[in-house]
Amino acid sequence: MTTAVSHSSKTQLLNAALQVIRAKGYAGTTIEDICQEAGLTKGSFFHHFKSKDELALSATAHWETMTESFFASAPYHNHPDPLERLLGYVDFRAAILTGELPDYTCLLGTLVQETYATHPDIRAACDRGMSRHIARLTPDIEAALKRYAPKARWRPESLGYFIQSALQGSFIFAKAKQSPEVARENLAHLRRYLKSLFTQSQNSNRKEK
Amino acid sequence: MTTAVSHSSKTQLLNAALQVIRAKGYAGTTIEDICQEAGLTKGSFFHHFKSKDELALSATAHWETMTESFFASAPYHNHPDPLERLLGYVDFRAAILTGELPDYTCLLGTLVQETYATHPDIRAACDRGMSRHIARLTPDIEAALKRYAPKARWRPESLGYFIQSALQGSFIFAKAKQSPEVARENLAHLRRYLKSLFTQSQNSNRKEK
DNA sequence: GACATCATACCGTCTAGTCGGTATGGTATA
DNA sequence: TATACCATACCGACTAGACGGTATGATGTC
Repeated sequence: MTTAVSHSSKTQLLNAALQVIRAKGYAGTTIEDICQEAGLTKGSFFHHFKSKDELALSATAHWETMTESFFASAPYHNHPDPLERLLGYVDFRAAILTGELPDYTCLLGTLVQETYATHPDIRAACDRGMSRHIARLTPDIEAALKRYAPKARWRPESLGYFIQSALQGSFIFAKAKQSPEVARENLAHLRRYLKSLFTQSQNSNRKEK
Repeated sequence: MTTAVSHSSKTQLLNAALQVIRAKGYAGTTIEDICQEAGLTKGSFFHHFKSKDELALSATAHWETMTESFFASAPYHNHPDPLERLLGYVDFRAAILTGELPDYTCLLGTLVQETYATHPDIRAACDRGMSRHIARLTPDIEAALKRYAPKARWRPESLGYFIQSALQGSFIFAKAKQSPEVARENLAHLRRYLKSLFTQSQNSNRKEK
């Protein structure tokens, strides 16, 4: 109980950080913004975190555990076919484009954009987190590759990065247009690309630079 | 002369802003950062700009004129075939991934990411700028569509947004990994997608394996 | 001399981080 | 059981410095 309460305070600060940073960016977020969102005060904040930067690192770790379990429990893993799992992932990403912008955009993409040159450790944490998420996709890509396009000449990880890049870019346009509509259309393109990649048995990659 | 000098001071501030903001983000950039980069002082800055926010707006306009003329003079426009022009654009984007990160990343994508919720006018300016850039691509997409895939069921603009999203996402990963390598591989995927889109004469959109 | 351009000094506010303090509850000792 | 002691969690006033913005004045140009 007491530990539960205390624990929930730290967790509340972390959850508040995820929301506020995704809305205002890292530098644009004040510690009091986060405290207010969490319903706590600075005294509590600095009891749990040594500094704002340490909070950012904790927030990336928190983000990773949250998203990891979120995607782990998603339904697309159940498809027996690896390509269907991949397409299921894309469809799942489209399906969760609901609510307000800070609800479906990516903390790590937002964070790394403004800290990459000034906060090496935060940059590295974002890199790790995003790459780890991609690594979860790679086995399915490899399996689909083996089964449907064994002659393809691109590395499986590169497709994972491409998918993530399309997503990250989609978030930027969602912010610019304040709507997930472009993101949805992008995912339709992405889906089309994946299908074309794995339906090219004879129409292989042979020619072209 | 005098106009030239004055103009060059203001321009230097704007160019400095493009560099520094792309490196540190908007909120992370101080006016003195920009002044130092430009070799000027705050007196000069506030002579030319009423506020930091006004600078941001001027910077987006400056960015637009710079990039517009930069891409207008790129060689890919000379191809007689619209698909070749599109692929030429993608190749051109790959070719300019040189130098330091702030040299090839996009100001508008960086800006909108951290201002969309707090600075409506900057958000709108970024939206306009990015959409305008895409609009320059649309005629070629439309022409390629008409010629090579008349039965396609996606809107031409949506492909422009997809291309830009892949680019914006690529910049995020370039920052995370401090290298344009992922961006290059992404552009290879993008190129492959474009070719598949416009080589589907018999293999139309409905085809399934 | 009028105006534009820029520098320097300065001001007020905002914010990360500090610090002294309170509340709560667990544990040991008697 | 009662009391002393201590650890953890939290509060909120405060500080030092950074930063956006202003005021004033110097310099040059027409």
